[in-house]
Amino acid sequence: MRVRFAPSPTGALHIGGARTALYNWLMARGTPGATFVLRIEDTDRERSTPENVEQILDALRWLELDWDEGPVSQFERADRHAEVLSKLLADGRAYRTTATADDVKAYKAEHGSDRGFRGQDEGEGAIRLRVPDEGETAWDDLIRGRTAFQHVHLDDPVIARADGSVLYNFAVAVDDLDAGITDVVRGEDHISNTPKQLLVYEALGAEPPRFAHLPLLHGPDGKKLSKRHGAASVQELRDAGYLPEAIRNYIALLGWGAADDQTVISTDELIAQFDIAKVQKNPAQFDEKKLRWLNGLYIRSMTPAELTERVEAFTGRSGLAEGVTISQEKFATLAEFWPLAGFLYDGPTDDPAAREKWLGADQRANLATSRERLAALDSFSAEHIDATLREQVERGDAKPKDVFQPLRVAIAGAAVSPGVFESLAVLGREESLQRIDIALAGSP
RNA sequence: GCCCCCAUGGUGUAACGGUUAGCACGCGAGCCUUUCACGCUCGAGGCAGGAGUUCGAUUCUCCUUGGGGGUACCA
Repeated sequence: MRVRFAPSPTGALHIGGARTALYNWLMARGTPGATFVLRIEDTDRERSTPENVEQILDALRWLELDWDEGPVSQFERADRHAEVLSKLLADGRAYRTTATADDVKAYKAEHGSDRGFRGQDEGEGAIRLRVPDEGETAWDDLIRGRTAFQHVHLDDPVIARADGSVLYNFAVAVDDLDAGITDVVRGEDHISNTPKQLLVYEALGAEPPRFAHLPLLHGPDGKKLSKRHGAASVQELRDAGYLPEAIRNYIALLGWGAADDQTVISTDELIAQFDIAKVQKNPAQFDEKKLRWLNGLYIRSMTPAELTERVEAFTGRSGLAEGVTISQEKFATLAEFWPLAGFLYDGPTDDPAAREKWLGADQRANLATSRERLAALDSFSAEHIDATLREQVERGDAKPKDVFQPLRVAIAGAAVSPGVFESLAVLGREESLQRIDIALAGSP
């Protein structure tokens, strides 16, 4: 088996594209001896810049979807395309015509919509493939079953421009054929391209690959997923602090479900269980909330050491182990760590509302008492801090939060943070007391 | 306009034609609790509509409605 992922390099790897890549990859990795081929499919030189191509590769690498061959660019194959073109011309399977899109429209207006455009060989102009008048072109789609297009509804497709440069529908077919691709898995926006490509195979007397057309991904409004739905590319997801393994897990489930309806599935299990034939036919909506939940689950299941490594790579900071350890179950994406625990390293954040609510004149008494108790502690461990502050609560008949919240705001600057005892212990006695003193000295 | 496709709660999905239609996210309530989370318990919410086939349709067929894709000398 040889499967390929052939994105058009428009700059970013769309989530739908990422899912297509993942499904291809899962098929290849789940089949012994299979090869996963990467090819850049774009006949437009403007768009196919090295930067754009590199962005796609970068996103795939980040998702940890490795490939066995490629990437091959279509432009490297111009000679081969020209060769196939002249063969088709010589065989009478294609012809040159100056007919334009307007001519096609006029032709249909004249002959009715149930008659596809058929041109005459004029010896110049663009090259069109001859479509038979009768019959149909059909294939057995791995996902949607038998799919057929009547030839009478098909116009003779242009396969090369007048200048000789090839068009997508011709190029993919030739490239897939030469690469020995056995399975083509792509979005259903390619369905109507399939008969054209099949006709190229047919004209060449070649055996076509199997096709599987995935339903498209929609945004929360039911429309095609795009920029205005927030994160729509894997680059954006990465920047938002999602983990590649969580993304793989989540997007695998967008249109496909494991036999036992499992929600949390490791990549190894995915490889073992994934079955392209079980993919849903209807479009799925991308739901970032569920991704976030799943991401949090993956974050919580990591060892503190692993998670620290991820957080440090994401934030570009080091020495975060203690902060990560005490806040592991409180953040769901890597990006959420710093707003939550950054105060441990860069000083208290500034939340005026929190200060106003918890550091008023009447709360300072509790804070002052806490300061004395903390200063008197032999060991500044979370355990000892816990013990002495709870003792303060009991003795002073204060509510727990009247003791803990002012302290939290004093050291963190915000009303939300990891546990106070743990946070104090991470900060250490000196830093903690200093922050408390500043809070006590602040204006009411 | 024409061609093609799709249809289980808000979302993703499960269910040999026979189930009180299951699971997960989200949502609501409660428990836990120093904040926020996590965790646990409970709850609300669905087979788009109509015919037909059948002893029996979420499941098969047709129609309607709704949604999507394509319709380039783009990919």
